[in-house]
Amino acid sequence: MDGYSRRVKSEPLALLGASCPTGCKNCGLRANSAFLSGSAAELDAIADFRQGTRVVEAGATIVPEHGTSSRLFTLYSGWAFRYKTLSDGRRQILNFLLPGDFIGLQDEFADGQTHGVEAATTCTLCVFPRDRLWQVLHSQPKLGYDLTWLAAREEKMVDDNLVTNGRRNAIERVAMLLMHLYRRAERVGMAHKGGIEFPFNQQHMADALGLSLVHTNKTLRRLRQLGLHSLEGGALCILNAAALESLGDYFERPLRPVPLI
Amino acid sequence: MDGYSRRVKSEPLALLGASCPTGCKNCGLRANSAFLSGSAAELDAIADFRQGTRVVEAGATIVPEHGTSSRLFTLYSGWAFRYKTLSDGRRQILNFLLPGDFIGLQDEFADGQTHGVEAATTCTLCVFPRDRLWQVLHSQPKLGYDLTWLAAREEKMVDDNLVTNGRRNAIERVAMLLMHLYRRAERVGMAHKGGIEFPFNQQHMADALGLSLVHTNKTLRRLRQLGLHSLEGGALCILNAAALESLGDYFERPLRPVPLI
DNA sequence: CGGAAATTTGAGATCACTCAATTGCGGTGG
DNA sequence: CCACCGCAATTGAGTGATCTCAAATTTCCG
Repeated sequence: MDGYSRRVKSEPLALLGASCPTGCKNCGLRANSAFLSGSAAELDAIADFRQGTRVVEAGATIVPEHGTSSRLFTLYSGWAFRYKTLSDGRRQILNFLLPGDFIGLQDEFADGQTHGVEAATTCTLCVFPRDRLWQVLHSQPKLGYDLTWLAAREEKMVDDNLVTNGRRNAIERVAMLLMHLYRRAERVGMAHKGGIEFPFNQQHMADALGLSLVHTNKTLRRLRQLGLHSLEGGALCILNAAALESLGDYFERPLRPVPLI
Repeated sequence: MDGYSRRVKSEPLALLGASCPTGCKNCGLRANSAFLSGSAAELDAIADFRQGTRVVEAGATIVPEHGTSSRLFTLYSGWAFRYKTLSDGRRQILNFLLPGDFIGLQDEFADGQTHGVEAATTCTLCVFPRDRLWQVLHSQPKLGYDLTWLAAREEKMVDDNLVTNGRRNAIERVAMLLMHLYRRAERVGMAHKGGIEFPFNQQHMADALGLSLVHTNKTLRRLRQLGLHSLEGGALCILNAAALESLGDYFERPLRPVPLI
């Protein structure tokens, strides 16, 4: 067992999305076909709800693990992740966050216990005041539906990670993680020439997979030597998707566009 | 690695809640202080949404793992659990369900992939037609807020299980599971004389904890011999809560009442 | 050219797994 | 009432995947 957190101050890496435009109607992210377009009324409600934007550096805390944040966020650009830490420092990464992911929802209903969110690259965030959430949902019920959708979608992501941590062996875990991250990034338009920006180090991967750093390293090497992927210079390329999918028992599925708030 | 599913037809055990009354206004479950009372308008909306009740036996499938259900449920009485199975049969229990838990939400937004729900005891369920969900949320935005709350709460439960599977060792896992299930059951009034109905066999526990059946058995024995709990005749008693909490690094927190739909 | 962090490698230790057999218990048929 | 069966719980023994420890190497930056 490993997972002892080692604080990492990784480098800001090239960003794919620039900063968020002033109005939600021109939201660069929403132009992506991975997201639902949303009615004018919804866009107005979201624009009105939005307090502003915020940029945080790689390695910065977006939501502290203990204590509540009075803000909610939508990740506009960059990579982040949610995590939890046991009292002796063992850390588990719960899931990774990509543009379009909503942040801070669970805290709204938290009873103390919670999780932290950390930026893995420089991140741009849309900021919303938590105390207006109910008011907004009340005036625009569709956003409540969308929010539930996003919450359910994130839960399914955690479900998958739980299966990985509970039932897959090391090589299956790594294969599954690589495919999962690649597919998600690709979906929001972050893939270029068959590769994606990959800002995570092996400690991150170990913490997400429930493996030790050393064993993660050795497993990664096996996959690399088999020619299934390449991971260098902060970029991940999938060289043999079929093999990785098969190893991880994790296959691509058609995905519907999801709401964006 | 174990987790190969072994089909279990466990015995129907004594139920705590009887069947659901005809109207939601007299809902026996809502009388419990663990749940918010809800306004008259909400209760009317829920009563109108509800299609009827359904009773399923222990071991029956409530939601099939593959394929969509056209119904949503609230568990009214009994124990159930959500699970996922890998293609070679390894099974992971994602979380356990108790009265008040909403079932089937994720499927609403599923893209194929999904999970199954199985009754562990005889279960009474309130049944809702999935295709009216949006209409109901539209007319009663508060229910959208509540549904998001329930989804976020369930996600936090899965988060905890993920930490357990990823970062705790065997004895910590078992200690944590026993305390978790006891506390949850106690909260909805299922504790009697310091014990709760415990319909799960060791295979269930192993599948929830990411351990093999044999190792789960041996770990359980260690805890029993330490005098921390007793588990016989389908009943779980916590004999040394402080020790179990400390072992599992899992402590009780004050919990707010949660919505009931 | 340092120096810190990340990656890599080797080696031995362990926890958890698999295999296999036994025990205990409730139900069933004779 | 007892032999028998099926299933869950136990136990023992050996194996193996993963962990821990420790050190070398590489990469990245100032």
